[in-house]
Amino acid sequence: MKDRLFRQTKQRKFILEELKKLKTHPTAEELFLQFKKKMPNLSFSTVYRNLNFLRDKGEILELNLGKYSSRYDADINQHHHFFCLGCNRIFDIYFSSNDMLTRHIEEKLNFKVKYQRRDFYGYCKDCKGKTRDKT
Amino acid sequence: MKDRLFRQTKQRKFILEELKKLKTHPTAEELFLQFKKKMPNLSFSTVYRNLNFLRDKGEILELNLGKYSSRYDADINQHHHFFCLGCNRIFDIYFSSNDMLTRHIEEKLNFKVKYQRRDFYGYCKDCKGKTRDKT
DNA sequence: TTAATTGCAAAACTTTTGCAACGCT
DNA sequence: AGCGTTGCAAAAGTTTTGCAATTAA
Repeated sequence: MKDRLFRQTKQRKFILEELKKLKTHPTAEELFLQFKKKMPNLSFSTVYRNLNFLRDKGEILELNLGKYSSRYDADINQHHHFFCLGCNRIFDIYFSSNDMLTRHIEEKLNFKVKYQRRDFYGYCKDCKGKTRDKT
Repeated sequence: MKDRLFRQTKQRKFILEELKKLKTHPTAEELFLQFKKKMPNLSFSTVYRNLNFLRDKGEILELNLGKYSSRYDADINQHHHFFCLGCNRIFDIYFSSNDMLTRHIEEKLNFKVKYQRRDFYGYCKDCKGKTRDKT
């Protein structure tokens, strides 16, 4: 297997820097539209290719929540997400992990857990009162 | 808001019954191909429409793991999933929930958790030895 | 009878890819 | 110079939709 050289292009650098500024977990399209303002001839495929590249290198996270567009997060500290069904915002959930279940999977089932995702869906503080959904 | 009548068609009944027999978390396409053997003029859109219908009614789960095809699960008992990065199989993980984190989100953040997903990715017992990935 | 549902085909939407030109190293 | 990367357009893959015909209630 041959060593591959990776180049630091201005597009790649720009994409990572801008994503790091955002706490909103944007889609590729949202990023593209926003980036285009500062870098007018940036193309959609370059955005996708770099998001995939950065995800593969572990520099960003790709969150595929729904069937449609993935969302991206440049915060790679271990954390979970809360999706508000009311306003569609995504909240970061930081946690201290004392994790029985992971231990169970590794020790009892003899699997190896490489990573995990835990997604919560519900109503945030702001939306809780506004919904008719009282279940 | 008007009451809507839902009909029990033979396609809908068939789709739910067949999915219940499967423990393999198939995609819509896999289901369609398999169903077509027993119901030759079933159409792809009927499969999709009924999977969406059953999901909205809470009778099945739609698991959207990757960017691509959703997978479906007729086991609606609360459980998690383990995705084997080696063989791509999906294992059901049943758990007893004594859940600090959910409680934290509901009590400290004052959010309402409606449902949650926890997905594990790693190597199952069979694949653990075969991979070069020793991290 | 009538409105929900089906089957078919086309459309919609997200993401990837082929290719020539460009630009890091 | 060499080859990774870009921009553009076209393609690929998944899911939804419009519509006339069918069928459950």
